[in-house]
Amino acid sequence: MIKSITEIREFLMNFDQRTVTCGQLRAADAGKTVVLNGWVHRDRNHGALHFINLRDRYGITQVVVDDDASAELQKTASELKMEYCIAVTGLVRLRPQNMINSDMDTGEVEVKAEKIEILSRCATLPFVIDGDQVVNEDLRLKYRFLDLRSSGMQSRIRLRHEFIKAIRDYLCDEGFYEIETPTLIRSTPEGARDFLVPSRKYPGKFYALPQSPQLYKQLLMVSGFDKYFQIARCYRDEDSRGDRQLEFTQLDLEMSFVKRDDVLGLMERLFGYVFKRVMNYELPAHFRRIDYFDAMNTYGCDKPDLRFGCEIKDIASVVQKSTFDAYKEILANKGSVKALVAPKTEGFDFTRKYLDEVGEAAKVYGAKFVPFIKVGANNALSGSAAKFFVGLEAELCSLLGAKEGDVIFMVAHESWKKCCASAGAIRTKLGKDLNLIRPGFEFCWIVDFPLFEYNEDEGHWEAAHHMFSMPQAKYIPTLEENPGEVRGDLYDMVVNGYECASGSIRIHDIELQKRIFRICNFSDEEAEKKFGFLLNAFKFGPPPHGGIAPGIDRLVMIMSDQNSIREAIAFPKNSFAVSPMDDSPNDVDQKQLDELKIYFKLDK
RNA sequence: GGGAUCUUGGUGAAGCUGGUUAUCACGCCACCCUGUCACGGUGGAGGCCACGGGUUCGAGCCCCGUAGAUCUCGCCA
Repeated sequence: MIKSITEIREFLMNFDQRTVTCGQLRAADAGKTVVLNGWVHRDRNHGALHFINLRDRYGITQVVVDDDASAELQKTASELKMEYCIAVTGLVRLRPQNMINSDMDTGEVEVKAEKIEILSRCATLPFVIDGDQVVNEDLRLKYRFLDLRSSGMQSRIRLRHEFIKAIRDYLCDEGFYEIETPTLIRSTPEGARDFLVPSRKYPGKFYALPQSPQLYKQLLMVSGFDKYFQIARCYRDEDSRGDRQLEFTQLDLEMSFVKRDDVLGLMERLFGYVFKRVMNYELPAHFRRIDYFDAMNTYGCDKPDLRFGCEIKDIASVVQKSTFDAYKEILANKGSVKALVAPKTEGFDFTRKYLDEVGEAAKVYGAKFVPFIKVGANNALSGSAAKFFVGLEAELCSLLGAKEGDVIFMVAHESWKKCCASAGAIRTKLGKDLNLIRPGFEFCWIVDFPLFEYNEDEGHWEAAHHMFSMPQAKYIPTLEENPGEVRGDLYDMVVNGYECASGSIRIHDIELQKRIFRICNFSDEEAEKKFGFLLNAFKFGPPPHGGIAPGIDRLVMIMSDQNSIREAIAFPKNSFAVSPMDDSPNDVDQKQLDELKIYFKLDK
């Protein structure tokens, strides 16, 4: 019985420390006496014979309590329950030949327990670690510390670590400096909503958390650190999504004296190196480059999944000749008409219900009605829109490359972009449902994005990417005449249907930068007030520069074949920006608010 | 801000056209078990069927509202 404080301290501190991990014992270790520390993963008690799967970060080792064990050892073993944290001292021995478990790395051996020490006990679990049930995500997040014990989370967190380590190694070898930038910064009117941090010393004033280190990395270029990177946390107060969190991590990167292809080339080398090292996956030396408009026209989005075909075609020419008046009217209104083909697929019936489902998927993006046409023998057409194409069957099928058993889907919209997006939604759905998607990673670059977008609500032009991106040279003399036509020196890196990096060559000319601000409805005075520090820096010999920022969380998600970014983050928020574990965001003490001179006026 | 789907012991699911005592698996508790590895066996505890209204002789099931969850459109340079 423990009596004194000293004894309690000794009991807590003097546990048997591990001499090996639970993942390392092999047949060659037989005969050694070892100490293991870990958690009870599974517990199989046969009465006089007792097996314990002991788990740590490195693996699982089978511990056996034999029938010749002391009464004390038997008693301790019988007390064990799942997730107890224990120390086991014992002898490594070969398992009998027919008892080898080839599914376990340590399956050739087991540890015959001589002593088991319970380091701590575990309450009844809210869910079984590595159980076969899919657990409600909010519950997983509430008990994230337990969820992280699962093999899936452990391997993703390890992948993330190795990914970041490989990035650092590669970039450092290429001569990059890793430089930190502040997280309490000035709020600037960039794309997303800022998170604000009130200043205690200056009541009524606020810092903002950076949406990205954009301006700081440009200032570092002015300072002459011509190759910079940072594993940077970014904050954007926008609604969460499966592939989006309000705080996320970017590889932020910037280089001086470069042109677009230098940045793309560096990224191709970096990702080639990283994917080989952490995934043992070979990427091509160069990624395909696709013009933004080609991507929209062919794939219906600016982040195409190239792992399958199902390309979208413009069918305006055939529709013009048809009797499809509703679509002809849309064309007359400067709209677009596009179509794509769902290929005949073994074991998949294009039921009426499914065809309607496809239509619904497109309607989310604005398509009003989505006719389909089934292709029979000799280009015989049937289905809701077949009657409009009498006499044009062969032309339609050959334009689309449709064969017997295929189904043609059509979409139309006055807005070219919405027409593309609707067709893209169909393409994505077909890819998934018809199992058209090849395994692997298919990277590409989407380049030459428009520099400006018109904001209908606000009634002025704004930067499609951000205001520091360089217009392509040929547009520079006439930027103001038709901003909608201007293309930027912009590029996105895309893999498997996800945008995984975004970047541009930046403006380093103060006059050009001011022109961009003006087009985006910032007067010189306002620009000076909000971006004065950048403009000021540009007076002092700024170098030409450009960069890019890959999203770390999203890439880890893709690399580990998940479809939620939360699977790649140790402690994420849920889709409603709440952390069920620590219950943030939360109320704070009135005293804290008083210090900050903050008073609320809540709705209702 | 809009739309879709969902909410049943600790966990995951079933629950028919509205009809007794809400079913199953995992987990939990007790006991048994000498080669398991998702061990097995016997027994047991554990439910205001998310919450609030309504329809009905009768609601887990139908209707309305509220809350929460996931996905999604907008938004996210």
